[in-house]
Amino acid sequence: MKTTGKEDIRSHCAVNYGVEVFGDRWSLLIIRDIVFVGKKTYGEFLKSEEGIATNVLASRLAFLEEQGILSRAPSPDDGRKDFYTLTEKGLDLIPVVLNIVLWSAKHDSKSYVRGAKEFLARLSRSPMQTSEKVKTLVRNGGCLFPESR
Amino acid sequence: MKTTGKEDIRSHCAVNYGVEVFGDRWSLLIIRDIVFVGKKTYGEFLKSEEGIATNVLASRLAFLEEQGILSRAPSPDDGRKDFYTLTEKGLDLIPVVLNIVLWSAKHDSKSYVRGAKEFLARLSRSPMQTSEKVKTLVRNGGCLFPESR
DNA sequence: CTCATTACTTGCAAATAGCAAGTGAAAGTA
DNA sequence: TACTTTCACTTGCTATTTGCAAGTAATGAG
Repeated sequence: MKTTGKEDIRSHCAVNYGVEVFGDRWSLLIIRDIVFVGKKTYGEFLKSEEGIATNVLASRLAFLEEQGILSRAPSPDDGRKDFYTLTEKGLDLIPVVLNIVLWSAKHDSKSYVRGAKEFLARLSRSPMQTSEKVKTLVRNGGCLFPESR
Repeated sequence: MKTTGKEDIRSHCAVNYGVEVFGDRWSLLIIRDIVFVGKKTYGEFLKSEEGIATNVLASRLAFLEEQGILSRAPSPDDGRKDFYTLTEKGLDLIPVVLNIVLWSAKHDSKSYVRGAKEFLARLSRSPMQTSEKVKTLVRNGGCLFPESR
């Protein structure tokens, strides 16, 4: 996956576009960290459970910004930090992420979902409505489970 | 991504499980080919628009079978061929794939979807119901756009 | 002014992807 | 039956990507 320069896109099939933009081992985990626990900075993403490497994180953040999924803004009260947030295009990935959660919850007995019971029940009852709610929540600076940060 | 032996799983977060199983540059395209145009054999997958390498295809098919997403059975009328089909676990990925399609259609002006207009309209009106219909169709050996094979 | 933090970059080794050229078994053809 | 083709891979090699460890420059805190 390139992070700069010209794109060499394999096809314009709609499935392939998604795969090319976020179909790697880290992008969706970054988005997860924003949506579920409200992470915003490089340092917070770096502390993810899965242990992303520093250079890989840097290139993913740059790529996702370049693709218009994340936007970056300087932290108001710490000049060293930037806050990464989801753009509308990024927020629109929430249904994708939540459908993955639903799939994993069904097919991987070891999978856990934060706030599992209630949230999962609501999600599987009405995935699209739940997605919309979550989208609004995150758009307004919130996240699903702020306490578990 | 390993295709054999012991798994070293990064975490049991539900998002991560999905990423580890189908979060690469090819898996979802194989599933797309099954769901959209009804491909079944190694040779058919190999002819995909995006041009997967022979060894990569072989290892992905093996991995997806190992993960219980694809099942493999000898072709009834040609001893050289195997037919790959989606298991129930694989069929359950259809909502994920269709939500990706919806996202790409919205955010990539160059994206095309086979049978675009009608199907996309139906999909965006009621994604989950459409997913269920498609799941049933594919489970019974059909696919969305058999003509475009 | 000094030291810790933060967000990176750089260099290198290991793993993975991609390409071209086999290989072996089954199918089609004469 | 022998010969050729098709099919589903495997093998060997190179190129790209990932991952780790060790920097580094720019704040911020004391």
